[in-house]
Amino acid sequence: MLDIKLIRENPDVVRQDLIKRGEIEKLKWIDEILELDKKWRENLKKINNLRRERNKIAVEIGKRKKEGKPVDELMEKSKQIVAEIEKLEEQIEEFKQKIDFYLWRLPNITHKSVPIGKDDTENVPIKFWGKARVWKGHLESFLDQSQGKMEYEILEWRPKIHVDMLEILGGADLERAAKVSGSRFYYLMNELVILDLALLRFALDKLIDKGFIPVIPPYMVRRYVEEGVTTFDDFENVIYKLEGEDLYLIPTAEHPLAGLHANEIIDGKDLPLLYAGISPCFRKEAGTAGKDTKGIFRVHQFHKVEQFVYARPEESWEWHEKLLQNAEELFQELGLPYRVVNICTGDLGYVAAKKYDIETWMAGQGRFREVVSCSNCTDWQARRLNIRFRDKTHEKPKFVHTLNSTAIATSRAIVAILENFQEEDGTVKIPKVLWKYTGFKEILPVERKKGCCWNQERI
RNA sequence: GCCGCGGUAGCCUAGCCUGGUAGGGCGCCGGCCUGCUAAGCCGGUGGGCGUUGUCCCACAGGGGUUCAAAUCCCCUCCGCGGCGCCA
Repeated sequence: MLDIKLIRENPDVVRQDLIKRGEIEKLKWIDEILELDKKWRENLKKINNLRRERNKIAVEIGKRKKEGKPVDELMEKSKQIVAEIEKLEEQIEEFKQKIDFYLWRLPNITHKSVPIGKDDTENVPIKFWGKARVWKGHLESFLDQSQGKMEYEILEWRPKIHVDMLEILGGADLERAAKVSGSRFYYLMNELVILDLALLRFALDKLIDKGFIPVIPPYMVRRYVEEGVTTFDDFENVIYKLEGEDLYLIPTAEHPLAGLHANEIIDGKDLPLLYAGISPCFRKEAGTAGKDTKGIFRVHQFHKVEQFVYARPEESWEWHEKLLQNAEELFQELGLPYRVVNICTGDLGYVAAKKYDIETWMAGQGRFREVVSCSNCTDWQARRLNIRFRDKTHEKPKFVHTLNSTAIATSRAIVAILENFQEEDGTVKIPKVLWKYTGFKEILPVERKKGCCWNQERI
């Protein structure tokens, strides 16, 4: 949410950013807000004066009653004033609600480095890391996607997409999941269960080393928390609601972690607060019909370790870079080749002022796909959730900045591992950093093993 | 789920019965005093801005009664205690 004062005092800053975002139809909202705000303040002035009158009279009545003097005419006058106040209060409430309606639906102000673009095709790659394994049939497309700035090795044989690998490895049962729960659900099985847990623990340990507090948050939150962290569109498109209760299944640990300090004033010396949330994530994926319908890339539930930071405003951009770096380190240690993209205005969403995605190369699909999303939400969430800080108790509290970034989302990391680390015979090599968590170094095709984690080199 | 007791500023608390517009303490900021520090004393320390006021709002949230509500009534939320149920 934006500060009404920003709109009041610098409406052109807000207008220019709406233009940058291509939200032209919302420009008239600014004019309406300014108009309503003016009326609201005029009305408030009148109400305040009337209230002062009423208060004076009420005190006078009290005095006179004690003295045994008549109060009838004062009572009459007071009643008149109260009736007038009530009339004005109705109006002011209407103005306030309209102002709030707009305020709660305006996007965050973007950082100056956010590129202008219509959709995800105009995100700007800013960094490439690692050596990609590229099937010769994908080479031309790869060179285009990597802008020739990335190392690669040519494969003569064609790596399989993760959907096929799941079948070969006996790693998931998607058909039965569809029977039981519907499409985009899965029974994850055998070694992939261990791999899922290993990835989580790997990410968590890394973040604990960096001073993050590990947290298992509530998996359901109240509506005011969701309203605080996200846009109203998300209620339709991504968030599951529990019937008959004011509870929503979290689409990410970001949400309960943002709610953690709602309505609090944080002691400045405790900032930055670093949290590593670990949770399942539930997403409706409405409006994505036809996209990634097979496999576990885009699913209704998955596990994720999430970085969440409450930072001082003047330090938040530094933290944004650090969160990205933490996520990059994880993928570097896994040995997964990736690029970082700076998300353009058309793909940014309303909450973040700036967002980076990490996209790993998917050798089977021949595309870079999103595995990490790293956002600085500045004070947009903090204002909605009323999260403030101050250094000295006599100071006026200021809003904190909130940041969040994926560390590892297991479903997507597993897809990347299956596509990039498969051998021609169907074996999948496990990254060395995970061995101590998995207890095995590779996953064999189902016909070459007798059961989960059998016939493999144990550590 | 039932019963009881609570929720007042960053923290602790008075006021509630009996309605008259929130008082004290800690902490913090400034000043006075003083070789220095501490103590002590004085002032400030929730939100609003339109006129910075002898102003308005604010006592978990919402509604009601009243000229007037922290106070009385109703609903919701949260916390604590007891009972019940339970992995």
